[in-house]
Amino acid sequence: MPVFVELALPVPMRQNFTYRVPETIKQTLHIGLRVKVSFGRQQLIGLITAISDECSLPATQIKSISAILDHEPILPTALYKLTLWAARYYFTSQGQMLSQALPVALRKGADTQGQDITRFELTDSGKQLEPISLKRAPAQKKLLEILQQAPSLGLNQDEFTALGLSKPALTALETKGWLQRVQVQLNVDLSWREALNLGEAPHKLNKQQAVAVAVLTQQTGFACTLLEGITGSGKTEVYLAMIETQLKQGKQALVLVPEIGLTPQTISRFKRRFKVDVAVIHSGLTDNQRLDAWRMARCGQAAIIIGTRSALFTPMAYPGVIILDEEHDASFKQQEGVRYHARDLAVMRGQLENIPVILGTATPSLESLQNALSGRYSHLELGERAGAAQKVKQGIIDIRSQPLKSGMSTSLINEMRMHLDAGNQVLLFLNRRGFAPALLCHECGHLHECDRCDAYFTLHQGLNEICCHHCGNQYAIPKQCHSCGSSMLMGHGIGTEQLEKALEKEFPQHKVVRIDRDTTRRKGSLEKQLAGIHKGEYKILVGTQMLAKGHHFPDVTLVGLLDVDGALFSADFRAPERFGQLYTQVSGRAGRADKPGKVLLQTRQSENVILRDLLRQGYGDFARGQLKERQLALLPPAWNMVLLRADAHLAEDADNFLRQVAKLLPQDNEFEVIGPMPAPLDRKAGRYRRQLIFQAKHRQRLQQEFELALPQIEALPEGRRCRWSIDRDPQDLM
DNA sequence: AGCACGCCGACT
DNA sequence: GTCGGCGTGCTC
Repeated sequence: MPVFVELALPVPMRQNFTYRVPETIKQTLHIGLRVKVSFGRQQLIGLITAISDECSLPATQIKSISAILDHEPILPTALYKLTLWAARYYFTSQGQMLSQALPVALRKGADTQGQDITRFELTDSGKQLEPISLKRAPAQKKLLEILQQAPSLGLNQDEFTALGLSKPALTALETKGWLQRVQVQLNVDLSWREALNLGEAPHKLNKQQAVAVAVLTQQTGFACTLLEGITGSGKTEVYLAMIETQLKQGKQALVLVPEIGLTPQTISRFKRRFKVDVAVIHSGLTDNQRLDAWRMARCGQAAIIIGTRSALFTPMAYPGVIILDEEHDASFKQQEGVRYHARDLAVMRGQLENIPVILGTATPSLESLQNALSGRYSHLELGERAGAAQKVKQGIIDIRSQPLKSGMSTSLINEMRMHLDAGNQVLLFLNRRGFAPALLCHECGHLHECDRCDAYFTLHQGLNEICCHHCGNQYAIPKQCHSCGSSMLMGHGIGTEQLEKALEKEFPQHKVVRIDRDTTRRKGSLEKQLAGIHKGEYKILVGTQMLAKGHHFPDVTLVGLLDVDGALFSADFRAPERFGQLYTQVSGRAGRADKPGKVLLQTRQSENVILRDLLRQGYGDFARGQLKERQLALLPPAWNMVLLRADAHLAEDADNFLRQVAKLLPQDNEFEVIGPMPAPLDRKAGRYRRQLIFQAKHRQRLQQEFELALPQIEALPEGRRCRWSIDRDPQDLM
């Protein structure tokens, strides 16, 4: 009887593919094994998702698989189920979801077990050999000496390279029969599960931390907890205590952090505390390093796994807990391909693995806050700031009709001088990099615009360039106005580069450091700058978002936000929430134990209700207020949102497609369709961007309607004239 | 996503 | 005269 398999393949089509299993392949089939197939003109690796004796397609259209790559399913059941669930939830194929979830090396056919490793050992004659006899070959002599010191262990490839030994010397010793290569089985070390070695002693927990730990460690099975704690309240100590109880039970911990939060300091804190293998997974790894980390986690040797968004899909042999730090951070949402949210999937994974999930933050997302308030998550709060620092002072500077010096008001400059004179550091936050956000002609008023986007060029004086921050388009700074030919061109508006220059002039006695994408592009430069700040080398810190996240600056006593209006009045419905989080995080940078901090905001809208609420009530109450507003506006998290984006060279093509899509879905008082409408950046990289928004009261309904409509949407001929994608639970309407 | 086929512009 | 640009279509 012929046997057929359904395969999930890494192609962007919302379907699986049927293949035949030839008689020549005798191996037992399981769901979750990888197989090699020819697909069109290419060779692909897919995952078996179903096995059956019959098939609905005509036999002639079916190809045979060429090989089976595994003996056992490559993912644990819970994780396999998670990818299935996620594929449905994000309206994509299992194949697409799996290409997000599996390390690239596995998709290219690498072995899941890990190869045996090669060790270099001395032969018996090599052990007897006197090193002095090799004095005319110093490289060989050195290698021989090293190997004779540790005769039983030999050296592996990594140690060999690390010691800087010579390869020719190795071959020479080998050909002379003094050295041999030995294949050693890579054995899994699970000793931490029997006897856990602790490192550095834990800090003494305060009362709230102790309560939190007590609650968390008593949980059995799945439970999700929102751990809300202001900057410096010691969330990490709670994580570490929770991890410790898990490790002691022989269970692993998965820790997810935002992209920017995965610093050497974070990792070393975990490594100092527990003497266990820690697998670190981040975007800088090569495919093979990533696969190694994946294997160590899957076999259980890595007791702790720390990583960014994609590390969510790391398998664990002994799952114990999932911790997601800074859960509000937008980097947990993938912004291309399958647009999954690692926070939401982490909660789902916790359910499937039946283990606790902890979401930690000082500024909860409205999604998590709602779940905590409704009782779906338990809610723990850490209120005391470690060391009981005084609360920061806040101030608003209304800059309407005020003279500004490179974006700074006189009162801000005066305040800065006071703090600098007292020997403290000052942090200025401006979310616009470059010298100026536009290039203006002084003669005719022309603003130079990118030819591929609806956006102005940013002036980068240091690079002697104008560039478009939306598509990467860049040119040398023009000598003459493109419109009238005048040579009177100047920057318009203020960017961090200009601010830095102005500060060097204003405060020549103090060193300024600028931290943004431009100054941190080179590897290691951010670490260098941060070290300079901590040593007190720099007194004035200028930067964008990057400066607001995760880093602690104990000697900063004044934080200035130069242009709040831009962040606050974006078209996006999450803008107030984002601003609230940013403001609270930035304020958290000001002041420590013995030094009171101060935060100053410059705005042209000092009467703005959102701003007033935030400053008066603090983030917690502000967020609760925002939640009510979202309910009234039928926006997430009260209602469920799906965004359909389309772009095309002709705006009309995108519009037509979306209009047809809108017709395929219902419209009533529990299911709203808005659009098609232009995306906030109408034209980007030469393409017109349109979007269609769906808001549904019930998640189940949204799921059903879309599952019903999707095949029809895919069949629309208008869809071929544009690129389109679905974004469930969009983070922004860009 | 790849990969091939196919049809028009600027180069040796 | 080609090389190569990317639009279009197909993949069990």
